Amino acid sequence: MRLIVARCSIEYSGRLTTRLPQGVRLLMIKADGTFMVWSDGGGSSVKPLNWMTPPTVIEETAEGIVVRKLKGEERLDIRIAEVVSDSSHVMDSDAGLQKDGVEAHLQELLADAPGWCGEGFRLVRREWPTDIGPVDLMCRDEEDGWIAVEIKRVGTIDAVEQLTRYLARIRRDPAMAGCQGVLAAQTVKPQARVLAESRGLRWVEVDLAELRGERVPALSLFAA
Amino acid sequence: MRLIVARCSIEYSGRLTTRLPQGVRLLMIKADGTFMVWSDGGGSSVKPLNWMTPPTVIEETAEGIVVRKLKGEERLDIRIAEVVSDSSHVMDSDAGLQKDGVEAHLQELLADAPGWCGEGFRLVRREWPTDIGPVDLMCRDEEDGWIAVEIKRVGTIDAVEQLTRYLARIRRDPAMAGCQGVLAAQTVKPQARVLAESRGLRWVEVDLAELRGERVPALSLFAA
DNA sequence: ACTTAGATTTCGCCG
DNA sequence: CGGCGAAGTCTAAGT
Repeated sequence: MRLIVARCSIEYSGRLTTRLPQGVRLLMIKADGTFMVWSDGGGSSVKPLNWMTPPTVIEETAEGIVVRKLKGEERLDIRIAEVVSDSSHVMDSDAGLQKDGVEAHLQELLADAPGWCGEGFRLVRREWPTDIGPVDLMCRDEEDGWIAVEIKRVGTIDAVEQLTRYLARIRRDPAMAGCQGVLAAQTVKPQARVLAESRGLRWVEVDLAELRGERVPALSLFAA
Repeated sequence: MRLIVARCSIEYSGRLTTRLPQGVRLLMIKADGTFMVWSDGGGSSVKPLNWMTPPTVIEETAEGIVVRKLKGEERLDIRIAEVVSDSSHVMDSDAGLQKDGVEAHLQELLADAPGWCGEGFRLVRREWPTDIGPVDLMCRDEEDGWIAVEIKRVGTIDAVEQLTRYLARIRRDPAMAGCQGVLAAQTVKPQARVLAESRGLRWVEVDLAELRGERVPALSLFAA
């Protein structure tokens, strides 16, 4: 990885156009061809001011650096007035970062304790297939009614749309014409609540800490 | 901005948990308290392996660095085995990057010249409120009929869905039961065209250069 | 190759 | 401060 600190002005043209007046900034060039421009603060804290993703063609001239997309019109022009620092380092490439706690994990936990999605729910199967994709959980309630559960970390309008599409498919089967829908998420946005309710869908907010640390109240109740 | 190249292992716990084995990586600390961890390639090219956004508390110990969120549980633990490089640079903070060509501009231009959305359209207001969010433009046509306009840079199926939802809400008002819908975008995807037409919605492609008056108008409006 | 959906999405606007 | 939608979203997975 190469790190250049330089006083420079920058122009980008491609999907849109941007312009930065002269100033001291960090130019970061990764071994894979990723190019990024950073400043020390401002609005966007974790996003580069400018960037280009591989595959790139990086040309260095006397005036500065030109970064181009291998195929396409995109172009990043860095005009360098003064180089403050320029260094390269060999470092590891870290193919995959191990993550734990994303939506898949939420699905696992709810599959183990479907009671959080609704009183007395029992799991029939995870990833219940439909012809437009799998529903996260298929359950049955206390009266043996079918319940399709869509799981999200954040429940938005899109999630309601998705659940609606699944239900329309599932209900084509006469045996499941009465299938109900539940949106389960760590947080359900107000507009998603309104839309879900207007479509006769239920929604429930589930707490990850409770799911991990505690027993399902309904189960504990019956066990006691 | 401080740049540290070091052999280190990293653990993050907060919204999820991640773990990185020992390896040489770049630690980037911005003046505003943003902390980022970078490696030299791999999957995510323009996103850090780990990061924490301000406000942060950064502690340096003999073993490494601990970054904590000022308020909350999040924690980033960097255990440093060897420091390869450690430097600081003063650079500009670049409050706001000037951008040109995003959706907001398209909306401004169409608000000033709603005729691009349909023959004889007059603007009633921008950001017309509904209980599931605001419609970009509300217009009236030559016969005083209501027209809801959804503006996108790229018109996709989702945009048609969005417009459909808005219309359903708007039409609940008897006075606006006849409200029509138009999707206006720089490009409208083929599938979005089909879906829009099947729902009795109109769509129109608008050219940014033409809107700015840099080109001769060549209006093409399609009805379902 | 193309489409779909997740993301510690991030970021900006507006209430 | 929270809700909401755009983003040069990016990225990974499935078809």
